[in-house]
Amino acid sequence: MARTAGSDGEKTEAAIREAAARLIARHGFDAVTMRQLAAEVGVQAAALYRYFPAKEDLLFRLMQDHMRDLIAALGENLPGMASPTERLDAFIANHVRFHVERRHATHVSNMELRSLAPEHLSDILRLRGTYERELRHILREGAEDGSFAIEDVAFASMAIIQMVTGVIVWFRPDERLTIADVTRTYQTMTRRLAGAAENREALHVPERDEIRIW
Amino acid sequence: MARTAGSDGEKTEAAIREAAARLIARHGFDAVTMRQLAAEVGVQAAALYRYFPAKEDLLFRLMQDHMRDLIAALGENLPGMASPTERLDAFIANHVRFHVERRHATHVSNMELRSLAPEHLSDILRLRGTYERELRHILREGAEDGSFAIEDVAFASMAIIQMVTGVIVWFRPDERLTIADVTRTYQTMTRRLAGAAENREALHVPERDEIRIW
DNA sequence: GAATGAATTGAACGTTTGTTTTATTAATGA
DNA sequence: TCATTAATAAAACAAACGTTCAATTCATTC
Repeated sequence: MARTAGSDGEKTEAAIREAAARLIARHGFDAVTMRQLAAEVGVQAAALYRYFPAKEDLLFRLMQDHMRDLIAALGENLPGMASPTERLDAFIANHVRFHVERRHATHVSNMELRSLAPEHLSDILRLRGTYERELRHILREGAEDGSFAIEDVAFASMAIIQMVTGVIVWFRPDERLTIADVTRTYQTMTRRLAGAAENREALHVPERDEIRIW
Repeated sequence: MARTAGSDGEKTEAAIREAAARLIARHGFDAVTMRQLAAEVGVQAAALYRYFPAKEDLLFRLMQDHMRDLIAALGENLPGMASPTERLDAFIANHVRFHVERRHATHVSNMELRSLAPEHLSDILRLRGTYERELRHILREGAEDGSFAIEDVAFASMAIIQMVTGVIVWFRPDERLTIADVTRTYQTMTRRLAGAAENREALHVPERDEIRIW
């Protein structure tokens, strides 16, 4: 047999990308076979090679697009002329929203670096560096103008990114907890962690009734 | 051929475990082959089956031992009669030290859950739950007695664990930064994040010269 | 409505995989 | 010293892997 009715290259490629992100996030890159991926899309394994020259290349392009989109989203959402504290809040908000909305791709980008070919790996690491540099820039400015109390900017940057990226591990939006809720809490935690000035003067201490325990 | 000179079951098993943790941490469980692992140990692949009935079982036993040791270490290092803040510090110190000292096994336990058989997975998740419950217990007590300012104990617990576990991603002990340095900084961050009482009164704001930027 | 190109199939390729079996040697204990 | 057992090697297994290729059909254009 051959070409099936209604087939369309663009749709197929998009379906491959979506299914690949989902399957790789769940099972890991090595554990996902080309036949399994093809079955999920509804084609034969050979059809995948019309869109991606090799399995590893598919992974690379998933990650590359994801990192580029993440950086682009930050560029749109990070106000240039705001205070370090406001910019930190904006960074966290962008990070949380992007990671929750694109959970599968984020998982892949975070977990499958080791499956990349060396030249592809350096490409992704460069993009990641660009992103993290933005956070360090905010923290450094805040440390210098007294907005934050940070001894080691690179260390704090690592800690913050690790903490907030963790949102994809446990959070699923539902009626009990929205993205806005989660964002607000991470912003509070991040400000505290950075020793933000406002927290030094008046830190909100909740009443007993406000303490929520799952 | 057959048994080689100087061969010893206990040594071989220990060598398998060590090599497996290292290789799986680096390449991922699926990517590591039994032949590769055997070559690393210096035996034939068939010899591995004298110690572990299957590849997946090897992974499970690595994780199980690791989680049990982690919980045991916490039990030894967590003072029962101290304040929530002191207990939180002790939790962080134990977590950092254990994770840095056993980086490979930690990586495996954090990354390879999906490669476990369902019945093994639930076993590991149960152990992980036991460990995390200790942190939630500390946070809840601190929130109730006013030591901490935490609205959502489970959320804060997640954030803290994600943040501190991240130490294995970037940190290698060297002359510039010791385990003690890293532990101290994570303790400070965690206290701030939890809104610990001492930080509310007098938060150390470093002078310009103290600000270190890599 | 025939010609052309895009999209896909089905079968096959050579490797590699986890695992099993059988045979053989080193260490151990009486 | 001799039997026993622990530890390993070597070879083989079927299954599954990523990938290639020729054949075939749908969609489009003239």
